[in-house]
Amino acid sequence: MPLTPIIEAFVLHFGEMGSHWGINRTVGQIYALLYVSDRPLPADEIAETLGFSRSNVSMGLKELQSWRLVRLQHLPGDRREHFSTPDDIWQIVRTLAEERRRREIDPTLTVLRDLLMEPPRSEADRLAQRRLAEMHDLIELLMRWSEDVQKLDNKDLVQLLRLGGRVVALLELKNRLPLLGRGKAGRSRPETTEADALAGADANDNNDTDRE
Amino acid sequence: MPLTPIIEAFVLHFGEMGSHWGINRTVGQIYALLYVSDRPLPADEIAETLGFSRSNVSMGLKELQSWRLVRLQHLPGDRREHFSTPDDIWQIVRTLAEERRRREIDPTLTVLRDLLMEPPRSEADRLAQRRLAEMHDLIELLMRWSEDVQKLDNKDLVQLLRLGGRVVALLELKNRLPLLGRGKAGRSRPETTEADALAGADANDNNDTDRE
DNA sequence: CTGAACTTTCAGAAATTTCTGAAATCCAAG
DNA sequence: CTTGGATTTCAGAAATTTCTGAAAGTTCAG
Repeated sequence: MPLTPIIEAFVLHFGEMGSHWGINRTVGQIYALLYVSDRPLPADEIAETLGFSRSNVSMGLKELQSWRLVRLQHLPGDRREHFSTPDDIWQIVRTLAEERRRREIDPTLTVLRDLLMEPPRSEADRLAQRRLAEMHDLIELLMRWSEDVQKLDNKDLVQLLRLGGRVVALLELKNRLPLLGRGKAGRSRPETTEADALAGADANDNNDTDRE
Repeated sequence: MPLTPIIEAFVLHFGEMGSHWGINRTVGQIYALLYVSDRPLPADEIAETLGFSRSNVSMGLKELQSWRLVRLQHLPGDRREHFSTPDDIWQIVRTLAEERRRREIDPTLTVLRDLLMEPPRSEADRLAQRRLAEMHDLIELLMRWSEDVQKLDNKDLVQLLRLGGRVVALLELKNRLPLLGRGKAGRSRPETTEADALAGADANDNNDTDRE
């Protein structure tokens, strides 16, 4: 892997980015290199290209494997292990989202639930628990959504994203057509009622409501 | 701020979480404390409660202010500055998303664009640029979407999230009703055609297509 | 002005994280 | 088995990040 100026710049930036997101520089650079490489690379070639020690690369690859972000494969006539990233970039995003959920979000939800089960010992506790409940519900909602959307195929996903905020128009349309409700029991606006708690009583346009 | 067991557990967990997301433990803990506090807190009280030096808290608050995540206010009869988080948790999410975009995503897009302008000097460059373009387009699509969705009011946002993957049903409905196209020129399926590039030619159900 | 109350800055200490080379381990071909 | 290339492990070194106390800066009531 010759490391042209273009590739080098990308690798360096990606490594830097990684460190802002809780991923160490080395791991970020390794991933970036694999991402733009035209073929699977063996560890020693990565080490040489990026100027890291062989053992450091081994650690990095182990980390990436534990995130299921790289795939290991053997090439015929070469005993070394070669590493590559998926071709489909959406697959990469899906994997990343899944792993972050599994490793960080789920344990957080568990902690929040545990703390919400605890009997409050003071007024401060009672208020704190109300805040924790808000956070719990928000995270759970976002995660359910992302799990769900993640299952869409690429085409639907892209179409949905391209639609952006105009999706509300569809929501309104749906709300105006009771027949299109959630199928089973023909309630006319099934989500809205349940949504109110989290949305807050005063759900005005993009309100900057702060305490004060 | 007495720091009950419940609040302490939350603060500690949040600090830990922070360090997985590129935020330092101290800053995470400070934010967590402010988040569950029933009133704005002055810096020295935060320092005492969490057991940090006053100067460390000062740094942390400065950081949080630069992210626009805390609000400074003066209470009558007290010269000290008091800090608090917004009441509306969705507002917190919006701010966080905005700042991350501004600080990390936008510069990344700029780097990617710059590298895409560069004339390729080899076949490796050409392939790398193809990959960079994919990443650029994906990030841009996600960011446009999030900017857009961020403008929705809380109620619409929650409704949208609750809908989850069932939103495809709406998409299909829309695609079947040409009249509902993007308003101006009545093209029947305006997004789909443009979406194809990023979605990949073979947009099958949740395909695990990897190289190999 | 002055000085008390509060806040920020910053150089170095402390803690944490990352990185390395050497040694141990693994594993397939012979 | 044994051999040798390939990989992993791990203890300590190096680098980075975080944290602190002391000093400087700011603000405002009197």
